[in-house]
Amino acid sequence: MTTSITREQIVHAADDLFYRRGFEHTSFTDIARAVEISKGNIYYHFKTMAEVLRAVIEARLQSKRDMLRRWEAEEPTARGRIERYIDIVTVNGPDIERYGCPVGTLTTELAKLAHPCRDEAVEILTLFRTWLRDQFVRLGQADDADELAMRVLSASQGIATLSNAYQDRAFVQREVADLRAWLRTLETVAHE
Amino acid sequence: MTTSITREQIVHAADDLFYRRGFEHTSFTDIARAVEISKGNIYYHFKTMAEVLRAVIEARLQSKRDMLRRWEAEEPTARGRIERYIDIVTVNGPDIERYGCPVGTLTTELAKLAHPCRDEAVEILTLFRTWLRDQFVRLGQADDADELAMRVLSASQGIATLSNAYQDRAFVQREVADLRAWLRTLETVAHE
DNA sequence: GACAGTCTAGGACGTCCGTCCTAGACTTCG
DNA sequence: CGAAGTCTAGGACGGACGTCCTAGACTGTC
Repeated sequence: MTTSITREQIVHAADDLFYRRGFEHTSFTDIARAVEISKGNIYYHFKTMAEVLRAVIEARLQSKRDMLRRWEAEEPTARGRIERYIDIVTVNGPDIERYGCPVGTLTTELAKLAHPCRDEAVEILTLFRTWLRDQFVRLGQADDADELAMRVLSASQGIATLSNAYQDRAFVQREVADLRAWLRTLETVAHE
Repeated sequence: MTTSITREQIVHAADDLFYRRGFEHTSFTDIARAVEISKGNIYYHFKTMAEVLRAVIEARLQSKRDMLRRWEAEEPTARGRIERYIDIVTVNGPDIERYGCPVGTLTTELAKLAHPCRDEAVEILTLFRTWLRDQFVRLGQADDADELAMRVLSASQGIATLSNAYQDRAFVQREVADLRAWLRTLETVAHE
């Protein structure tokens, strides 16, 4: 794996533009301008736009894996870790209000385009899904772990979509609080 | 308001294409081919692509208003009406699996594009929001009506997003059942 | 200093886009 | 019949796109 600085800058700029403006609305020229290099330079590192996208997805996967590992180091309890995930919508609130969830919006866009990289984009969602599932197992919910993980994913996606539509912080706060309360309810039941 | 047949066909085809392929991925040529007319013909009815989009949003608003009115005629109870909304994700299951929620995906896409019509697209969501709010008021939940409406909207958007990502019918069924159960809980509380 | 390998700039290419123009066909009605 | 208004086809236009090519600058090694 090459670790050219230019290559990394391209991926970083593309990542940002795909998120803020959407994959389809981002051109080679846009990326070149963001990195302040020539279009031909990008072509040296990536033969096609799909290759750039693949590299961006790979980078996102890696960054999310690192984040989850960090959370596991910082949060001793499974509940604390799940709460970390739930809190994303408030921690990244301003970005989500403007551009939506980076994971959800990309997979939705690629689905409509029937893009070859669609499944790779879904992998990012699956990364969170399996991680959340593990946490629920540790919470003593082995039987329903995947169902509960999907519930959390689903709730987050819904909150992100409406946050993006209405920019209503009170709504996000309320939903996050309710999700946390629901999580505590689960734990109580498990201890019985 | 003109009611030209050609105009209506253009709006209908554009509506379909915007949903299935996305607004940005749909060109004048695509629409012309779908209706089997010339590109210049479209221009006679709509001066710009934004005008087509505006007409599509207007048509969707009208069609949703009609749908809600139909529901009110068919369902005598507020709970039945809300359940009708919740059931959308199963009734339109196949489409949502492939293309996502028509309302959510459009508003998200227009938000990224910072498109002038973004607010008009959000209006469709608001139509459901206020309608749901009214139903919750009738359910005896006047104090929390808007919060509950947002909860239902949020849940639906989340389910639609994950249904689109994983094409998992069992997940959708389960979430719908849980939402219905939650709704009954609300009613019981209200009657106490 | 010569050379090979790596990286970069700049622009050519064919294609498709949104928009706009023009010429003509069709309808309506005096 | 003929004139006015409505609708349609087809293509011109300037620009932006993804892709690709070429020439040269840079770096390290002998």
